Amino acid sequence: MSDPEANSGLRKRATIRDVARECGVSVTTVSVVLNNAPRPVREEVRQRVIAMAQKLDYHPSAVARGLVRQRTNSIGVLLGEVGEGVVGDYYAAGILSGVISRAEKSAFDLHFFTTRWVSARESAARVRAGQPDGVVVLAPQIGSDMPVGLRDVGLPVVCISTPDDPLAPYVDIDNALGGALAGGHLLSLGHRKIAHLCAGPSQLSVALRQDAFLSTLREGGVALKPGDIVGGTFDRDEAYAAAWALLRGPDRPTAIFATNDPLALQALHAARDLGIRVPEQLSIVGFDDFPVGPLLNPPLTTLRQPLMQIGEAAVRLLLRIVEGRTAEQRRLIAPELIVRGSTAPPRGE
Amino acid sequence: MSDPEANSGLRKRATIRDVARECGVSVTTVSVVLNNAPRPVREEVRQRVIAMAQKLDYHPSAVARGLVRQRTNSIGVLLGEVGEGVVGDYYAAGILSGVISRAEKSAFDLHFFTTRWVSARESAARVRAGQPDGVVVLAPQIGSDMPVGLRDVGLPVVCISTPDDPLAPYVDIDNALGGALAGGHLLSLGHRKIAHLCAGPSQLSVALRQDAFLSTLREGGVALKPGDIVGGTFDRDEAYAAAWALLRGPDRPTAIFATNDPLALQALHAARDLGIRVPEQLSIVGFDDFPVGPLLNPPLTTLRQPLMQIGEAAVRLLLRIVEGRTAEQRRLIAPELIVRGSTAPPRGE
DNA sequence: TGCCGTACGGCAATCGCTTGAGGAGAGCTT
DNA sequence: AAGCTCTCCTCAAGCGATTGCCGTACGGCA
Repeated sequence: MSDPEANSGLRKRATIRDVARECGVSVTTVSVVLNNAPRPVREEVRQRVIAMAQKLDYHPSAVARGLVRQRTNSIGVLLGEVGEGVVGDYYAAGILSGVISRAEKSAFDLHFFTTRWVSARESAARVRAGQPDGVVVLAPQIGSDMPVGLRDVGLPVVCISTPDDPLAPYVDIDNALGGALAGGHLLSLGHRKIAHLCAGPSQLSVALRQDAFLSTLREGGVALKPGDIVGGTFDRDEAYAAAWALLRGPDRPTAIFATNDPLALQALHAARDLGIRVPEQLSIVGFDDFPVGPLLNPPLTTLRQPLMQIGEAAVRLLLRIVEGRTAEQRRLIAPELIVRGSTAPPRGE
Repeated sequence: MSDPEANSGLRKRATIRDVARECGVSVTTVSVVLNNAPRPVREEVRQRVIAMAQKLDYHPSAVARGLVRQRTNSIGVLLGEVGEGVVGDYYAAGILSGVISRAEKSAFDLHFFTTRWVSARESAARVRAGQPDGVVVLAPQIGSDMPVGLRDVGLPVVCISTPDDPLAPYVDIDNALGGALAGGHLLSLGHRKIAHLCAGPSQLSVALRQDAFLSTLREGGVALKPGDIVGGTFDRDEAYAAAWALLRGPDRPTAIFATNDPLALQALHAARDLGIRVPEQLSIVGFDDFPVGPLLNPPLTTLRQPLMQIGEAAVRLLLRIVEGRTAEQRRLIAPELIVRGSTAPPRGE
């Protein structure tokens, strides 16, 4: 309260000049000390500077430093999908959580770009103008020019989920393995009439899951007809409707593999509404292992996707690229089959 | 590809100087044109500058501009709770989603601070060094010095959820109303033996819900004993254990109000494991209306909390404060009672 | 013809920091 | 005693924008 400017309500930020003046040294010296630059500084001076910086609550302006260093110590985050509320789903939230956690370890902040992506030329330049040191793109859609666009302006990019750009480094769950595990599980239980409730065609990851699932079944002697593959949407209501129609139709399957847990939930829901007992009359396999899975009735069999870990891996990879250490360019993380109550051998009735 | 520097892999970013040179005008003019500054510029020149800026993909460096303007057009986001994976929960994700959506509308980016909060003095200065124009604090704990600390360094702050700092502007669901609605609902169904499964004492919002709930019951002639209030944790397993013990104990309640949906889910889970039928033998009310609620068996009666809307309101309030327009300092959003299958009149057995 | 106002645009300072280059002593050689 | 090498600092030039201030040129008015 002895501060003459205290009445302004906000203490004015101390600058490096203030520290220098109070210490009777040049700003250079302050900068050198505070950055631990490899230059000789008398120990006594060093201590004085540090003490004064602390006393004045001095922290170098990230903006000014960013300008001269051309490095902001922040990583950009872009949402690949458009539409509102996208981060509100559990998938994005889980990933983001991992991203944050890993970024913290390297003292990087996150720069969340909110402006909608319009085109590679326009938007990429705009992102570059924000000067993040690297960018994480969350679940780019098939055909998206985000990865290429960003790379073209010189920004290190890592995608989370599999992009269709073959050059883009990425981290994702091993979708193929997941699909195969799901297929294998159902086959081993003895199912032969199997259906697939799939999400939209906009994500390559979804397609990979499906392909592996189908080919595993095929190897097991089970071939799906086109009508056995339903959905094709991320929308809840549409998915419900698709599941409902599937289960009401002739030739009802004894098992359904859903692209992700939310869809599996809709299948479960539809089954319940139709009076079809799970798992006695219908087995359901999800993908994600969202926290509600075990609490459902019956608890959901699913493929666990360690979201935190994926987010962390993405940042780790990105930072390695930023620092110029060439690294492996993609990272697939193995899903784990979690068998719970929603799957069982089919019962001939 | 005619660019001589194309081989470097990354086109060098064009600066305002490049645009100026190519146009044969001064940087001042370019700046004036691109910022639509109130200064006369010949129309022909204006067009030439704009065209050239477009041709060169020029976007002014946000960093440089931030330095001179002392305004970054970004809003900071801080997590009030510590611990990993905090953003991974549905609550935070939903809020964040609203924050993003609203920030986009005003062309603000989000600056997500990852560094852990250690103390008002140290951390607030650090945040201020990042130079966000304002800060949103997500769910500060009781006793947290985040709101005060940030305010003390002159940063506009808005809390999401109710802070205990009486001066901090905030946006939250109307917890008291929610608690009252829950109490009223159970009373009106005829319940007299009621329990409360509450979350940790770290959040004021939780306490407010509880207080209103209890006083509503009291006014209805129902007084809870200390043993009827269990939990006191956000932890899943502990909550499950608490619910389990409560339901196994003598004098089992006919209804439970849980602080939030995740806890309600645990109660549901415990009831199921104990063979207690919901809602015949036990009614359960949650708080949040997470998307799984309607899919549970039975679907969960709960109080809807419009997360997106809360996040949006927070940003709107913050921006108004940033712009100096004094505004209302707090905003309570009314929850909505969603009656579903998990509540019913008690059945005397 | 002389003066002034207006339209147009450039100069240069500045934001807060980093960093290459250089300068002043002190101590050691020869 | 001159020359050299260290050690420890300071100078000053940027980084890429914005913006107050000023200089021209031109047209109108008395």
